[in-house]
Amino acid sequence: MGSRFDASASIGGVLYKDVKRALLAALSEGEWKPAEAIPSERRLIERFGVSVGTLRKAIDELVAENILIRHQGRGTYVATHRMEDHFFRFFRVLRQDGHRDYPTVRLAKFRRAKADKAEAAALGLSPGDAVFRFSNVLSLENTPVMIDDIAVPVERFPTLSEARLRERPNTLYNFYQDDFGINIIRTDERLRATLANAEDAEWMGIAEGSALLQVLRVAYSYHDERIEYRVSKLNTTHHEFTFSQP
Amino acid sequence: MGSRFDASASIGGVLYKDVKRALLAALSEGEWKPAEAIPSERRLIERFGVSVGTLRKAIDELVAENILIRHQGRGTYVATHRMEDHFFRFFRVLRQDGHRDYPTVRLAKFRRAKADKAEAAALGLSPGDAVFRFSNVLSLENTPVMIDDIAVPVERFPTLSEARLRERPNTLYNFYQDDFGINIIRTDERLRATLANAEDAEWMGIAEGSALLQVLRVAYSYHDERIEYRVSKLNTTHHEFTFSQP
DNA sequence: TTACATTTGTTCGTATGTATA
DNA sequence: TTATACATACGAACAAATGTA
Repeated sequence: MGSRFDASASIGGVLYKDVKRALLAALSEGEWKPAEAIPSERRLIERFGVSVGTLRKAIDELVAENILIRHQGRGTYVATHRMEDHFFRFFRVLRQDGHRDYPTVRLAKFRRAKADKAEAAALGLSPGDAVFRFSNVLSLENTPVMIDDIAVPVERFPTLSEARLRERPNTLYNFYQDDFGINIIRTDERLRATLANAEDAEWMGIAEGSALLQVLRVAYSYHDERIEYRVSKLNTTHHEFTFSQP
Repeated sequence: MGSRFDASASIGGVLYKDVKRALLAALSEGEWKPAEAIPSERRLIERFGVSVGTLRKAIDELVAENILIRHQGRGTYVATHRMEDHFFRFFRVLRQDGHRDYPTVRLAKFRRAKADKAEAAALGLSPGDAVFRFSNVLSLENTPVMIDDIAVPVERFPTLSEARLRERPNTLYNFYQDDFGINIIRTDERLRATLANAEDAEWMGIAEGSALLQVLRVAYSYHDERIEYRVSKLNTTHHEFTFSQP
């Protein structure tokens, strides 16, 4: 069975899945950018030659995956990390009494390097490929509680620099969106307990050998493309890492 | 606006939400039990007097919440914890190389007690209400890696005993389902790093003061009813706690 | 304030396809 | 083969939210 519309690689079978693929393709090609509205249902129906229900089912899934956001009476928008709800989707640290707070970030390290084994494996690179490697110290209520060691492929972030990272007005994932057209839509995380080393102890003002929560994260864009590898260490004396399993 | 069908407390407004509420009510009253099929779409349409699309939208949400499972050509079933996919929904421990394995469980403690402050707060009890409190040691490949300290209200598990807990053929949540008609459908978890105490060290064969991952879990049934409070401690030397954030 | 056009949300009903027993 | 059950697709009508003239 051939493609039913435009040049999208439709394998056929289920029409709404084809529509979803086509929408996803348009998104990853940047036809509609984060925070922008996509065309109205009526226009998309004309474009794809399908019924409302079929289009809706395709969009339903993209909404469920947090890729699109619908607003009745306004339109359907490409999701961003700017939106308040989306920030805490990827920042899951709360005070132990349940209080949510936005962290302040200090860039503590930045350099260009060859990917080590762990980074290459996590990002699907060849060992030796270039990465930018940088560290952030995150504070809540003026107390440093978390250190993020982050690696991203130079290939996907060719113009990244320490200055631009320092000047970013927004969240990191928002910066990826606005300045590099890269949309983080999913993360895989693995958690362990570890002990604070000398640097951890200094930066977080704790004793060496304190227990820390370590989070190894791989962040993905469309089509399961791996964008970022991050190792976080969290001081859980007064905070905790939370999530809910529905 | 009054109820549109049977005795369900319909506040009106959105029909498919009413249907969903009615289905949920029937489920929590035990009209259909775990692993059983609910009536076919055609029969439910007659019962509720709605169209296919409306019924389907209600069921769609229950499927998305892992409460029902659809099988084309067979029927729609009440989810259980028996099913292979569902076990690892709540047991998120993997070997560091990614290998999944079912744990073996040893019941290490069991007693009836008055709820302490943490248990009462987590389960919404008055301090002093009766709980069953028991501990499991979980092993992977014959090595103990996790200790679960579990508390449940006596009121919801009146006939629970050490013998029944020890003889249960299946997973714990499956036991709750089969023997007490209680369906765990969601958990909230909070994670911290902590250090092994003497008992942890003895039971897991590690040094006192080793770093452990601590997981505080509240498990819910329908209507956000709190059923179980659990504090787990995991040795992350060779294993890790995983999840993905879509 | 009101009226109107636009956009998404809900509900209906029907026809056909696909998987299962 | 046949009957049953869920899955997909279509299209129409009306409701509700939004922004604007």
